[in-house]
Amino acid sequence: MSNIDPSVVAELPVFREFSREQLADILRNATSRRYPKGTNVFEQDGRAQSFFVLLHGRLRVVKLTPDGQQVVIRYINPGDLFGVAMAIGRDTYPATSTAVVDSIALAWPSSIWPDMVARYPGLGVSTLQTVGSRLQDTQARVVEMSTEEVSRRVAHALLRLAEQSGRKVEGGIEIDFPISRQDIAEMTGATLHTVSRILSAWEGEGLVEGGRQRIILKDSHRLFLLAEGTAE
Amino acid sequence: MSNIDPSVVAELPVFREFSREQLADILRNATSRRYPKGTNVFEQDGRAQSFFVLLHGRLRVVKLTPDGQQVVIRYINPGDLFGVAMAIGRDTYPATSTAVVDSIALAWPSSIWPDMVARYPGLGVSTLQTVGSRLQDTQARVVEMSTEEVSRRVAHALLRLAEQSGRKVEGGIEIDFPISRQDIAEMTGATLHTVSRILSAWEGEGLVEGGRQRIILKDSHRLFLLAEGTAE
DNA sequence: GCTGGTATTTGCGCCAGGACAAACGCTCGC
DNA sequence: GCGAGCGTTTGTCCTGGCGCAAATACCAGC
Repeated sequence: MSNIDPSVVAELPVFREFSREQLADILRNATSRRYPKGTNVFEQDGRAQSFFVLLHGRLRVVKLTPDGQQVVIRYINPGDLFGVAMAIGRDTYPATSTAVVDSIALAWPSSIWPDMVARYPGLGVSTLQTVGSRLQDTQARVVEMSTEEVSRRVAHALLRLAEQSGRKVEGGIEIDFPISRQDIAEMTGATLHTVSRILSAWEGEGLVEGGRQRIILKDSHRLFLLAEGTAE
Repeated sequence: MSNIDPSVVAELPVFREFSREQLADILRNATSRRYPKGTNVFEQDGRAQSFFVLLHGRLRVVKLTPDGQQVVIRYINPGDLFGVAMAIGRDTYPATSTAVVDSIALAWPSSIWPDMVARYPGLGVSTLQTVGSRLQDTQARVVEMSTEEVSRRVAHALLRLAEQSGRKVEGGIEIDFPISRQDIAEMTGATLHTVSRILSAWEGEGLVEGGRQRIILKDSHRLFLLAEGTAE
């Protein structure tokens, strides 16, 4: 079906446990696909024809409400397994995922999922853990939204982004993909305007540094205190 | 270890797929436990020694924030598999679960989980689907909290409760376990006071009927319209 | 180097819903 | 049957953050 270099993927946590031969077998059914910035990997309510592992790039997963509002569900990082709708008993994708930078993903046809887990039970185990930790994260987010005011939620969001996708630069940590104030608003359940105000204030205090679709955390420690509600 | 009548559990979705013998094998390691109203089945951050299936009763799962606020994560209904912390790679429970009425659950030691899924792969599959649908629900809740005002969230919460645990009574559907205004507040990310005001208003319009820890939906259709934002 | 489009900032008014407070009324235990 | 405690209702005040609006800054493509 395609020839994918096993050495590229052997290091990924999802595949770590498999032998050279098993890996080759698994990759036999995979295709490698390029997703230029701005294109969708899959769409909400679309037939769940494939599941994926992200090799390069970054995807934003968004849910659209009936009245057109958007909520960012999460960002997908290299190495992440995603689009496992079939595995959790759905036949459509529950959200839309879009490449925020040029990205490359491996895709398998959903139909082979049952065979694959049957043959490689470890895959089922690690998928369960993946989905489980996503559940934890989402529940944590519910708790946050129920109990914290917007500024603390924004601080939490930034710290999480920095942890997953932070790149060290002089004087701070930069989120290493383009992310707008609007995106952060949609992650935290706030409005663009409120987020902008908060970030402006923080920039004035030297906590962060902003730019067009760019954010640098200059003082993550103080941000952490803000997030925990210890400071201010 | 214990003798549990297989016929009681054979009908549960979790076990539906298993044969008489397999079921007996699975139940060999289970113990049946009673949890009087108000007692905890497990506690947040406690060692995840067991996983469970609820046979009778109702449990409320709550997360406690560092500063003492509570958020209701979900209610557990008879037949539900729960406490699968170990399966999703945790060794402590992420929340506290409390019996809201006298309840009975089957418990298995977490340590046998790996063996059990190895022996009965269907268990892994159905657990993955359970966790997956819980993830869906939680994500839907995030979307709600991000985009809907309190009254719509309360309407959604009531409809969901009615669907899972509604009992038909004359003139409506009653939530068939004790649930306070405070509980609903903790499910929707609102305050007790706001919820009480909303329910009072609805009672005035004949939408619901309240009582001490009791709620009857008298006009679910109109509630549904409210929840969807169509009415008002 | 312009220019159009997009992202961001900022001001202002307003209101949903939280905080605080007090009174009320079931229910359950004695 | 009575009392106490908990759950609920309702009032008043206040504010965080949203809605609307406009100005500004930045980037990319021509």
